[in-house]
Amino acid sequence: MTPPATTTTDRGEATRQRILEVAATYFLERGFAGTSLNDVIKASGLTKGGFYFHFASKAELALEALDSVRSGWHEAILQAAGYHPRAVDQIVAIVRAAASSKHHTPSGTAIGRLCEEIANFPGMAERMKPFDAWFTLITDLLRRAQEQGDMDPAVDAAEAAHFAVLSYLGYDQLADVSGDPGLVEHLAEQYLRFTFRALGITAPVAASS
Amino acid sequence: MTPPATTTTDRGEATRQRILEVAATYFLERGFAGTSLNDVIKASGLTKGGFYFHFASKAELALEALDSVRSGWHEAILQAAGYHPRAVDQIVAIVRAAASSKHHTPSGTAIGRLCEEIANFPGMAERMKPFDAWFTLITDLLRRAQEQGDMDPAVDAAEAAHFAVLSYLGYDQLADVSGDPGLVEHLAEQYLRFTFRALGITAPVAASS
DNA sequence: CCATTGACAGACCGACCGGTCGGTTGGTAG
DNA sequence: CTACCAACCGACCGGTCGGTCTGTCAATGG
Repeated sequence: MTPPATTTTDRGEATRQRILEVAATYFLERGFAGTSLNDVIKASGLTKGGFYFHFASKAELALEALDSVRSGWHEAILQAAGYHPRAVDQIVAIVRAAASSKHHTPSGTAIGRLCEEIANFPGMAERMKPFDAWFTLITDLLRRAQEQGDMDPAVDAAEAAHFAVLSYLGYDQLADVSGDPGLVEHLAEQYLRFTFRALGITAPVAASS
Repeated sequence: MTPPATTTTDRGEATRQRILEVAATYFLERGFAGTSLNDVIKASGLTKGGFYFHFASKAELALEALDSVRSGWHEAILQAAGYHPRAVDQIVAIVRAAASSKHHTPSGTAIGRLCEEIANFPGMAERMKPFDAWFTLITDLLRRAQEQGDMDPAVDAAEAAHFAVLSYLGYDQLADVSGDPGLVEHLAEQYLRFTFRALGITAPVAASS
């Protein structure tokens, strides 16, 4: 990956990452248009010149911040999913991880909103593709659940994955608005119960830790 | 309703309504921060002074535009729901109406986004209350479905209503992004099948017109 | 020891922002 | 005819926007 000659530790890379972090926070909670570049710059502890050394424009900053956030979120959730032998348990783990990480992790809804706002920026089309990976992941999980006898085999796994992901989005949205941490977990369990019933998942939902 | 003395036709009222219409369109598709007042004013066919005769500020315009949109949407959907004797049929009608009206009516998702963006404006708290009416409406419908023997009486109607509304939000969001009109109706039917199964609704879904 | 360069500082730019204000209408009432 | 007022015009305001440009400065390599 590293081309033959790179010097030692890039100091600027840390700054760049710091900008990206701040930008992600701002963009996610105030939107693209609602975020002032000056605010991001100030909060990053530098000035205009310093910023524009690292990024070409506000738009490019948003694009990079977005898929930095997305990949980070994806990774965090996947890791939290663990490696349970039964696919059903993995799904439960994913939902619970997403719910309990809502306070210190960007919400899926906020990411979606930002995506829509900057959807027609040049170069945004390719950056949307990774989201499909999310659907195929769930589809595979559901198929495995069917093979393991935990889910009604008559249900189309792809459609079921659609339903699972989309209906979660709604719950995520409400959880965002409410802000009540206790409610979030309650909503997650409620979501699991109904969704499992919808998908024809017969295995009992293990009690949460 | 009309206080004792109002003159004849208020010409200004038409202008005011025109502004509100334009503003609703702009705010819903570009957000509050992403919408320039000047653009709204130009598209309304007047100038700064003319606008500020009708509205005190950009914020107030947004508030009024928002609940004009919300009440209109609510009314349109309710009317489309019709008066089927069975509550289940009404729910189906509501979902299908919401789906088929997506092209000429503001989307629920867009309304939600705008709400969140201007959530902390003064006076916004009261304007959020009407949204609860939505949940109670569905709850009542589900309870009636239970009484009519179309739905599993063991399911909590209020929680079921939550799930029905929230999971719909996710579908609405995807339908917004896709833009494909054919897909929207397909998604609506898919949503109905899964949701009915989740809620324990046993009555068969009548084929769409 | 000096030239180069990566990493920033900060003054500056024109465009545009939301909002104000002193006019100018066109219709209506007396 | 005139006084009035709702309805609207458009120049103008201070401030902020995203973006540019020149300059500084420590680290590095020869």
